[in-house]
Amino acid sequence: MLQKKELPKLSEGFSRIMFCHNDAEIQDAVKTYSSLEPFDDLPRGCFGQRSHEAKVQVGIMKFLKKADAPSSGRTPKVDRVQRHLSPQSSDKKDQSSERKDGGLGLINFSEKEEMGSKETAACSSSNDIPTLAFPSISTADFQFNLDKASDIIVEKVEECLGKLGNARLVLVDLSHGSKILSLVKAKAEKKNIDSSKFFTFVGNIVHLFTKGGLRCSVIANAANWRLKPGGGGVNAAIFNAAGADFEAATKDRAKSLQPGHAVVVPLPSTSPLHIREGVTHVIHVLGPNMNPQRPNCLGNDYNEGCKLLCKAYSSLFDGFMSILNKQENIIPEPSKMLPGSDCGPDGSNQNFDQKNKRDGEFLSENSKKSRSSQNDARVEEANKDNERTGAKGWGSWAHALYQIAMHPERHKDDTFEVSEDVVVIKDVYPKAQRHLLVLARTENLDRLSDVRQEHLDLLRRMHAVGLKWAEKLLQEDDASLVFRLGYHSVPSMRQLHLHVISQDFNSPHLKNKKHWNSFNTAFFRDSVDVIEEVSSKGKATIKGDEGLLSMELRCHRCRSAHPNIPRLKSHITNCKAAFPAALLQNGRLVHRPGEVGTVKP
DNA sequence: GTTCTAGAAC
DNA sequence: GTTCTAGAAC
Repeated sequence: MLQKKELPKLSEGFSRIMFCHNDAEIQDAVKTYSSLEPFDDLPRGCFGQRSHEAKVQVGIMKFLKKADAPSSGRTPKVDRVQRHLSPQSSDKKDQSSERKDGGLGLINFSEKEEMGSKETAACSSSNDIPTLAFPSISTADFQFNLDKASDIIVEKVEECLGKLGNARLVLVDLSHGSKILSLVKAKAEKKNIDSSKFFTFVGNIVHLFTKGGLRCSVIANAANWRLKPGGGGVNAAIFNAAGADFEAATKDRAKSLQPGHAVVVPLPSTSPLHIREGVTHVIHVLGPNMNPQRPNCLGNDYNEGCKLLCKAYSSLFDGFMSILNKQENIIPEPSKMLPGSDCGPDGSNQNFDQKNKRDGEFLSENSKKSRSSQNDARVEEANKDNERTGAKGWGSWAHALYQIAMHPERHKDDTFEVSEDVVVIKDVYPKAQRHLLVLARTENLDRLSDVRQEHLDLLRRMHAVGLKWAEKLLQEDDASLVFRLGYHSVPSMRQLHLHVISQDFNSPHLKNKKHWNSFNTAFFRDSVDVIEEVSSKGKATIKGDEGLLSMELRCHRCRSAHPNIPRLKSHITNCKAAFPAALLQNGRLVHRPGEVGTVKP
């Protein structure tokens, strides 16, 4: 058996390397590939046939046991092979024996798993053969039963191999005595699975090429559901090795992952894993969790667990095949997915983007089919509504205001005022003591970015109605209130609506940063400014950058910063500072004389 | 738009 | 330990 030795970097001249593990294999290989000769320009131990003409070349790599560091009592067979093949290589042996192992790292090939015929290298490496290296899913931290898992791996691999063409699958485990590898190996052998298409390999999945000589264009990551770095094992190793660009690329593809699902992430060319290891894609895959100490534990429900693990491998292999078919760009561009979608001029549409990110997961065909029919029906209904009204890209929940605006008679209890062009309602989830909405009743006018010069009269009318109600509330309700009238740059609900909101922001419904910032950053467009902009430029300025909604929390009066919503809310109940000058101009604030502009006692 | 909840932050 | 955030799901 070979001993732990460094593995030299492979020459471009090799497209196939054979690792031999015992005398019989070496003899077989030498017999089969009689023209083999040592390569002068490769580290000692590399033998093979030059690839000037032949498409497939074969080499025998042997790595010498360091003369001064025997780690087992067994004779290093490589000496005999080298003698057998060329005396020249014997001479080189001494030089390389002096070489240190550091730098390239160690891999114990004596424990490399291999399967199938000896003629076909269990671990052949080629830059040409697309290879997916994957760890065993769910069997480490998620404590999935190894016997059941190995059955599933072999079953799913067998299913996939038929569709793979010349591509290969490699099950990788770091541990030399890996039980899952030996189980899978045994079961795959029993099923006569072609060992040139599927084999197991002991090594670090982020160093397969540089330390193992195994070129894998795609590697799978046993991800966590948040698709975040950290944790341990394969996930931490891959995120560490792939660098920040990969983290960003992942975030770009999907925000999270459900058990049984996978998502393909092309590895940025800047990623060290791409440059060093030649990995072009990482497929994140999440399996079922049987560990009670981890989220979403299935208890001992192996019915569900096995289903999910099957689904996970199907999704993973489907993802790999989509790469092979050059269909890895499974998340369509919004414009391609929904031609004519009416995104604002800034191109932003949070609902749409979010939906796309959710749908960006790579689902196996089966799991796509198994989506609940109830959910399908809801989505279908929303799609119909979108189609019917020409309003595409809105979530299924985003049509409520549209329904009220178009059919106020069906919502009599909720409406304050109905006229030909507007409807006034109370916001169902008011973010302040008084919070009304003035809805436009115009069709195909869903948001501020739809507004043009032709809507100026409507905008003025909406403003006048909003102002009327603010004044009414000041007069009849609470004279100390201060109102602000305006639009969200990118609304969450369709149908243009003007917010009339008191500036106390004293409401249990104001719960998060997005709520606060949507009314207290440039995301909120004052009605007076919108009218002025549409009048002068033909359209309103949209400040829909995501950044605005996640900005630090600042008091809208004194501009002090606060670490979280509870602290901010506690502050604003007491802050009596004058409003910032910008708000005091152009009638942006509506109030009784003397209520704003000065610091109160 | 809200609700739910894992896990980060404290 | 509790509080709070942020992302998915609806």
